[in-house]
Amino acid sequence: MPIPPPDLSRPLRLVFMGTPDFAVPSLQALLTREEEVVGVVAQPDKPSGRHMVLHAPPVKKYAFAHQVPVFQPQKIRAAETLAHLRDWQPDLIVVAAYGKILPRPILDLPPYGCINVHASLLPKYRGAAPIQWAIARGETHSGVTIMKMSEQMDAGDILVQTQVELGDNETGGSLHDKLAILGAQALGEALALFKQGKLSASPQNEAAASYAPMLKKEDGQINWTQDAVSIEQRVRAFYPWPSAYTYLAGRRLKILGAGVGKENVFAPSVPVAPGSVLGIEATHLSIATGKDCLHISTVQLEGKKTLPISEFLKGRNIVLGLRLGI
RNA sequence: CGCGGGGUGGAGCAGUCCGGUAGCUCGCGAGGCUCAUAACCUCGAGGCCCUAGGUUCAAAUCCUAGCCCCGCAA
Repeated sequence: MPIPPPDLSRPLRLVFMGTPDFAVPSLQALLTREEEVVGVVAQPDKPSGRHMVLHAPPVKKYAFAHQVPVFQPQKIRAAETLAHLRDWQPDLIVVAAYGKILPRPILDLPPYGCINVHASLLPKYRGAAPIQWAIARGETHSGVTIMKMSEQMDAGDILVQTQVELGDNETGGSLHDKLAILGAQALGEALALFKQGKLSASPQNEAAASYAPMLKKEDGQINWTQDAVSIEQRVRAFYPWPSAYTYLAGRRLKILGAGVGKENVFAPSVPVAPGSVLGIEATHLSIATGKDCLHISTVQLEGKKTLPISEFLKGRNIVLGLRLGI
C-alpha cells in the first residue's frame, strides 16, 4: 500500500542506529542527503582485539568524524534510552545492523516509524547472518531489502528491494562489502521515494520466509562427509570470518581458499575416509569428501601466517592418506 | 596485566629442552641428461639465526628487557 509523503516544508529529522562496518555506508548516505541526522545510536564500546582493549564500533567512529552526536545505551529497553531518543524528536529512525531487537516503544516513537536495511532478499534469510548463509546454501542471488520494522524480527513490510547476482568466487567478505554499498543506495532510494509520496509497502510472504542464524565459530568446522560443493560454499561463505576450518594433527587449520575437484582419483572399490589426502599438487591439496573432492589452495595453521598451499607444503611433511579433521 | 604460537639465506620449516663448524624442502645461478618438461643429475651463490644487554673459554641455543607477526577469546 502507498505511504503518504511527509511534510516537505522542512528536512526530516533522522536518527540512525547501527554498529559495525556494514552500517557505515548507510549512515554516510544519510549524511549526504538534505535530511538532518540529529543523532546516532551505536552499541557500547567493547573490549576486543588481542589485548582486550576497549574499541569503538565503526559507526561511532564515523559519526564522530562527522560531528554527529552519538548515544551508546547499555540497555536498549531502559527508560532512559527511550527518553534520550524522544529528546531527539526523530521523524524517522533508520536502522542498519544495530545488533539488538528494538522494543515496541522505540518502534512507535517516530511518527513515520522505523525502517531497516537488511542484507538479504526478504523474506528469505531473516536474522543475523544473511550474507554468509546465502553463500553457504548455494544461492545464485542475494540482495538488500529496505523494510518497515515490526516487532517480529525482519518481518516488516518491504519498501525497496535490490537484487545482486553472486559470483563464483563470492565470499562472505566480498558480498558484505557489496551489500553494504547496495544497502546504502537502496536506503537513499527509499527516502527519495518517500519524500515524493511514491513509496509503497508490501507485506512479506510468510510462507517463503527462512532464517539465517548468527554465526558461531563451530559453523566453520568442516564436516568432511558432506559433498565437496557444499564444503566449498562454506569456505567462501565464512571467509574471512569465522573461516572454515579443520584439524591437522590436532592443530586448527583454516581453509581460506578451495575449489571442487570432479576427478575420481581413487578406485571406487577402495573406500577412502572423508578428510583423507588424495593428492598433493603444486597448486592444491586434494581431499576426499562425501562426494567429489575438495582442492585446498590456501590455508592458515593456528599461530602462523596465511599461506598458499605450495608454500605451506614446503615446511611440512604432508603425505598421501593423511586424515584431516582429527 | 585475558590465553597461546612464532620471528633462522629469497619462501616455508628443522635445530633451541641437553651451549661447541647452521640443516631440510623449494627458489635462484651455472653445467649436464632428454624429442621434451614445474622431470632428473652435478656444482654453486646467498645467513649481523628480530634488537639490545647479560652469563660463558664458547650462545641460534641459557638469563633479562624491548620490537614485530599470528591464532584463540571478545
